[in-house]
Amino acid sequence: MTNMSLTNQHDIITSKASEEQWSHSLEQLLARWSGVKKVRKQDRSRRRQHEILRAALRVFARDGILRSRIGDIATESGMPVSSIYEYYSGKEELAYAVPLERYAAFFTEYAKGAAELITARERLKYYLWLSVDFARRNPDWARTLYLEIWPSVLVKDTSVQEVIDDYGRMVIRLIRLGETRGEWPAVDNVYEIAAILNGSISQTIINWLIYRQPKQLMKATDQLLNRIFRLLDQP
Amino acid sequence: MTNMSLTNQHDIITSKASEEQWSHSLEQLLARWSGVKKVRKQDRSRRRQHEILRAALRVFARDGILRSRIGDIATESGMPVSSIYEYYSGKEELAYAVPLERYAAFFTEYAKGAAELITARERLKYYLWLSVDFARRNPDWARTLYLEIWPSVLVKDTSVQEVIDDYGRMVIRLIRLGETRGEWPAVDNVYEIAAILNGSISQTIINWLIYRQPKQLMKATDQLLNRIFRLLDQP
Amino acid sequence: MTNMSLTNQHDIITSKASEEQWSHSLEQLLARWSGVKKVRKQDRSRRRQHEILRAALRVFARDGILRSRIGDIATESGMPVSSIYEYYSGKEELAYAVPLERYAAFFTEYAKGAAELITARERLKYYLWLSVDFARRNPDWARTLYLEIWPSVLVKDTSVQEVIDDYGRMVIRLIRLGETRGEWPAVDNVYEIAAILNGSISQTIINWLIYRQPKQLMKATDQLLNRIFRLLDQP
Amino acid sequence: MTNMSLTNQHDIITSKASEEQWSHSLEQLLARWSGVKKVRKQDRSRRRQHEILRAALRVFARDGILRSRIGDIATESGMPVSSIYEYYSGKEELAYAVPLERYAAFFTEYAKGAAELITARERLKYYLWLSVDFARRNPDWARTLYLEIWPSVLVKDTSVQEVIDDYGRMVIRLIRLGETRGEWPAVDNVYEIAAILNGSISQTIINWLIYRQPKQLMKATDQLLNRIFRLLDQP
DNA sequence: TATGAATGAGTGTTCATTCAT
DNA sequence: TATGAATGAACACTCATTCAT
Repeated sequence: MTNMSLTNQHDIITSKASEEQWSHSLEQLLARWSGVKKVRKQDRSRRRQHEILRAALRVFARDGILRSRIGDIATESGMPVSSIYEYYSGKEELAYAVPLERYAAFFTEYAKGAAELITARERLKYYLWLSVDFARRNPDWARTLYLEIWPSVLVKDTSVQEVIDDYGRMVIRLIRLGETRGEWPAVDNVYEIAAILNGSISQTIINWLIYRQPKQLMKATDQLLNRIFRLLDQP
Repeated sequence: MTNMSLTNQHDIITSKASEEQWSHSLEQLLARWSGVKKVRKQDRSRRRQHEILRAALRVFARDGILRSRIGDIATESGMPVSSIYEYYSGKEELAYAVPLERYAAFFTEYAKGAAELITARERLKYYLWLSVDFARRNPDWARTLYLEIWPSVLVKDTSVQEVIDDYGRMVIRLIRLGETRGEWPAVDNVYEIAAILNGSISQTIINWLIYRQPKQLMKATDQLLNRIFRLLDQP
Repeated sequence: MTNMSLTNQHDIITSKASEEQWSHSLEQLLARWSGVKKVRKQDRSRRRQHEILRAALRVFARDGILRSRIGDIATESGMPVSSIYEYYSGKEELAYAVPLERYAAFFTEYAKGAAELITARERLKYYLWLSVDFARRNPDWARTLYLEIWPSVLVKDTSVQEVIDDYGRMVIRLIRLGETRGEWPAVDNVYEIAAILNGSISQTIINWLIYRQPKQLMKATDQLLNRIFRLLDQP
Repeated sequence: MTNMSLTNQHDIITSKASEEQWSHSLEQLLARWSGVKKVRKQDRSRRRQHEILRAALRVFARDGILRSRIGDIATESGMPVSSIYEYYSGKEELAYAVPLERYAAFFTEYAKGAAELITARERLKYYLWLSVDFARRNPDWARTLYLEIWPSVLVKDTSVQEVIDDYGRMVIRLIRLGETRGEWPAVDNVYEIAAILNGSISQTIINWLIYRQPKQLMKATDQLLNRIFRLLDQP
């Protein structure tokens, strides 16, 4: 990165501090959202719980959360309705458990992939790129998240809202990190930039989910990221 | 517009042609979506129908479409449930009628405001700007549209999907118009640019709807538009 | 009729008496059921009323009386629902008016055709034969009558029940007339014979309505009548 | 049977064959219509299902199928409405289940009673006699069957239509059996005879259901059968 | 723990009939 | 008389959740 060379001593120290801050916040994220699943003692139980989650995801993606019936999830998971209640207190908890579990997986995957990345630019790019790639690899989850949960009033004041907010805050944090590290000039309105980044990425995912366009999703994502990152370099 | 001076004679002719094409497509849009309401003979009926739509919008925004009950819409509009069925064949038709009616209003307003605009840049900017402003002035409608209908699988293969597609196509058309008129360089991937424009605008609206941020929505919109329009000027 | 020659003077006198009695009862029948239609003053009104009846008959035959909606009858007759109520007080009256009107037509036709018949055998045969032929020529009415009204508990204690009873009594009366006139031996159980005659005829009509069998309905009816009339000649 | 003595060796062989054929078809009938009820695992469930059927039958007979409300059947059976839906998918299935169950009972009873009967005459007589006796002993069912279901267009293309057709075919088959066995002369038109037999029996049942005439139903039935069976002996 | 069965509360929709112009 | 519009009273059906074995 050319503008990296411009960072002075002070910046590097600051950078170290904010580097640690970032690592810390990522760890917090993982800690916070990994333990959401109640751990079942018996092995069979764990498998069944997982099966319910998978089934719920499929049904949610197909019918939408509100239209989905517990009965359908039961059928899909091949167990009786009342068994669902052994694991989840009701439809609502199930509706929350699904995105949380996947978000945890996303953060875990990101933490692993970002471990060897150094610059904020790389990390941010990877964050947004992984968002698309993760959606591509988990289309059921993406449908439910992007077309139902994420924009919905349904999740107001729930842990789902929190995890989504946490997701968003990471973008803000990475923009700030880049600023601090001098990777790009001071950003006058970080929320505006974040809106552009998130909005473009979401729009791309949604277009793909609805119209299966662009065909080469990840290639298009690379190009998109290149284009919108230019905005960061402009004052 | 300074770069207008660069257009040569040939471009002007082409421009005229595509200008007409654009006018034509806007008129088509209006024609298509203005007449969706069944025209009632009696005067009181028209008022009642309008009242139902207003009530439905309020209830949808408050509870979400699927949670909403016809009974609540009836109460909200101060008439018996069965009267709702006099005007709409059911909840589904009502759920479609609401966005269609507002979209028609949006297109009408845009046509009026865009009448005196000349450049594609102005027209496109105004289109996106009006999208935000319209959402701001019709927050109930915007809630329902942006947080429920627009991203939802629910409306697949309905006239609502069509009107949304029509809305999106206009952005594409205006980008192309600017190209033709030589207002900006050839765009290699018009869908990518459209995704950025639409995504940023949607994201801004959604943020405002959920968090009421930014406080100065329209001012922020101006800035946002300025920033993302830079992308058009870059090859 | 050969066995006519066996009738002695006394029988002839009796015969004359019962002949008159029969004529009288047929006239009564006509008088009773012809005037059921309220006579409308204006010409257009009469036409509309007739149109409603026709429409109702079609709809009843298609959907069954209970399933039929006033709205469908209105549509079928090409006039608004509320206009139906100008002529009939409701669905029930309409459901009664339809069979009554057609029964009146049946009796009128029978009276005309039976006028030149002399023997009870001929009259009875013609009565039953006309029942089938009338059903064949008015299949909508027959459907409604034989497959809905006639066997139904719906019409208990209504004028429809009365006209059906009147129809049945005529068979009894004609059997008795034949006895009195010495056309066949004394019938020990007239209701049993009536049940056989009516039952066979009804069954034939119902089979034809449901399965369109036999193809040559009236030819089969002639044969059927020949066969069951043999039972009358046996003591 | 005296005319049995007339049958020669060839006839006896044929007779044996058609005898077996008849037994076979009766068994098929039983097999086909006995297993229509879903078998419930728990014991209490079976009792409840039976209770629902009883209640439905009573309500149908009282109000007619279309007028009957699920709520009334629930009340009559002493359980909540939703429990009805545990056993039957809706009013329609219930309306079908009722006649099917009773028809199965009829066939079972007939098979038992006919086991020791040898001649076709006896078997046919018993078939028709049992039809009346069964109606007499199950008047609620008979009301629903003879006055609603049997003649109705409602059941077109359903399993109910099939069971009714099966019922009718047995009469045809027995007439043919008697022919084959030489118990009566060749019947030129078996459908005509069947129409007379079935029609007379139905008419008798209907008269009894509506007017409670004749008072001595089974005695009258014996006489009726004697009379109409004469027709079989005539060429 | 597992599950077949039970159920109450809810809700969309229909339709005959009446009303007002 | 004609009719567009209004409406109350039903009613079938659903489904999340609980219970009993």
